[in-house]
Amino acid sequence: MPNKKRILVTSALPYANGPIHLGHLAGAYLTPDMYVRYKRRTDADVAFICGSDEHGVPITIAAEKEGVSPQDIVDRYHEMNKKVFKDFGISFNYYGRTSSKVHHETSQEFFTTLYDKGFFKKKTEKQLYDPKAEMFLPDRYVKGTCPNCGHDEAYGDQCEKCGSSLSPTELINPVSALTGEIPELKETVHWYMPLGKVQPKLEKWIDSRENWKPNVMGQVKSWLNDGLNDRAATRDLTWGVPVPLEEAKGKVLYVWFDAPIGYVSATKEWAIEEGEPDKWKKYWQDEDTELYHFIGKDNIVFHCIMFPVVLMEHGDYVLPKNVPANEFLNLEGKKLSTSRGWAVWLHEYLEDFEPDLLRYALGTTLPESKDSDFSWKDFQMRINTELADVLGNFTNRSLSFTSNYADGRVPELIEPSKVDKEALKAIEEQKEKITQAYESFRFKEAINETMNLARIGNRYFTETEPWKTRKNEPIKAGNTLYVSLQISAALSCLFDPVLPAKMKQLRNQLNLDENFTWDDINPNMLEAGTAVTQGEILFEKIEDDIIEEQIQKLHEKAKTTDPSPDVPDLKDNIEFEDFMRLDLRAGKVLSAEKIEKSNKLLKLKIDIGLEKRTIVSGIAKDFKAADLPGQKVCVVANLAPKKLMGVESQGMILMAEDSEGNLKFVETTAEPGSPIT
RNA sequence: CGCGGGGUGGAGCAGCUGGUAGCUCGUCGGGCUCAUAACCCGAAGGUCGUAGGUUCGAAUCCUACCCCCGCCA
Repeated sequence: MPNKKRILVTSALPYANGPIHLGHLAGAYLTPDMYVRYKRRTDADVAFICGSDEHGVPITIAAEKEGVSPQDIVDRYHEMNKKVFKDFGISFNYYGRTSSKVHHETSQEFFTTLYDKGFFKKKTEKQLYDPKAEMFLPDRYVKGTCPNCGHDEAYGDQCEKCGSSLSPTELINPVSALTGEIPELKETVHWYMPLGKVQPKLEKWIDSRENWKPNVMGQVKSWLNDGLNDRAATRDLTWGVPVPLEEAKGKVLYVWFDAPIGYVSATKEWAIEEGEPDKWKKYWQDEDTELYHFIGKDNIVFHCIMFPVVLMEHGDYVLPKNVPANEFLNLEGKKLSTSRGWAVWLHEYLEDFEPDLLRYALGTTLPESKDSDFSWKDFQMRINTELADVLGNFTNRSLSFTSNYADGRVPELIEPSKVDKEALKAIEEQKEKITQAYESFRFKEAINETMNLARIGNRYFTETEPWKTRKNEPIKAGNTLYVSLQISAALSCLFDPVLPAKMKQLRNQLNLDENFTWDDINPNMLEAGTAVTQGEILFEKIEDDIIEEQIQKLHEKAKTTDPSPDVPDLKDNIEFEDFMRLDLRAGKVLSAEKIEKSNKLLKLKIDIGLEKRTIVSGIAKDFKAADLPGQKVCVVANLAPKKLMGVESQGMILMAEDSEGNLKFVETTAEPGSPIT
């Protein structure tokens, strides 16, 4: 097949430290699956590749917490996620993993090639070192006080409380998360990718891309406008792919460097499995291949900037033709959060419902151009009013009428009326619209246009009134059935990318060939005389109590996995000197006012004896500004000032927070200015 | 000027390379009875957050402002 179009589709590698939830699915897995299911029916040669991303610090941290090896963690989630994707009908050709031998070799080969070309910039720098554990600490392994918000559990790369991104050396009082030791600065060597240097080349390539989604292109352009910085490709860690250099003992490739190469190694493993070990090359190295990366918006920078640079500099590989990134999905109006238990896990969904139902509901709510919301009520409504009432009922009424009044066979089309012809024509018109939508990655539209064909079918069936014509004009009734069954047949194929299991069932009822191609979809797929069976109802309605149960389950889960249960765990010990560095003072509130645009922040004037301070405090939800003057408080007086919502805060007021999240003042009867020790 | 995302009929959304405002659901009225109390038809309902500007013409482009949501000692 020389002229067959070759398409390589990848889905973002899910991180193997937890199960898959709705957000993942909507972001990076359902849409490419619909796309490849559509493409496989065309004359394209498609490979759909994914796998587990098994390196990176969060996995080693999780392993330590549980007292098991990182391999144990990734083994667990790799198997779990692989299974759940399969159960859900995500039709990967191969689901690999980055801890595999092939992947280690492949990513090392990438590094070596770039190294030999003199691409990397070697840099010596000072990094925090844990003398007790005898190792350099990755950013995530350093904890300390956030210089921006004072949160004392901030990580070396980011403060999760205020969201600011940090570097480990910025932390106040850094400690090693491994041993609790105070880390020391020590020299280490790393290899950097000089992104600034290749930026012009990259920009030229970006500018040559066509039909990229505005949200993706906008993001990329803004990165380029800010100017690209060098990015380290190596880390001082033990878990990962070893850097293939003699002088780099004890170092591994940085996870974002090796992870996307996982697409390549998974394709290699697939080729081996298929018995054609060299087959991967035509997907990755033949310029006729169209490469598409499907990802969530958090991954845009890696897939549109970093990885293309790696591929470009390596020289042997094709670059992505498009990166159709999705935005984020919310759940019941709130952001999905693994740590707060606010998520619908796919493996739990599958215990209660069939995959196709969620595929449809999610597919109609995809966050294609902006964040969108999934709710159980909406899920129920879409299943009941669209899948069951419109689609399921249409095929059912066509089939049941056929078996009751036409011997269960497709009647002949005899002297079709204008209405009959128009309905048949609608099949081709809708097919064209649907095809266009898939080709331009507009999946919501594709689904909607497919459902419209069922709506057209219902209208046609009602208009032609076969229950009347069958009595005196049997030919007309036969024509109605003929057309309705053809529409059903077309639907069973056009909806196949979205509802693979259900449409297979429908094709079965219609006696249609499973090996149809997209080209086969036409207004005469069923020959007259073909036997059809009414079969089981395709979509049962979902009752209210079932949905209530799911909503309740979600809220209960969220409660039990609240990260701050009754009493939070004690923090690590600090030295007496650390404590003495704090200057706590008794104070009194002089005045308080709400900060506009903020629903949590109050601006307070506090008398701390020596002077009067302005302090911004996030207590507006618990206290009214008018009640506060006169309130005695404890103040952290030597906290570095920090601007919040444009107001400089010169200290912090001590508060106690109970398990419900209510705030209480830590009170003192001492005079303002009294030191608290 | 803190950062980010938004404001389109009751709800959820599309339209946003400018040319009489659309879809799904809901509501109301009618029809039909083949079908999963399903289906079909019709109606009500929006000055497209506000005010200016560009234009023959703006939901769509520009400016200012307001409001909502998330982050926030």
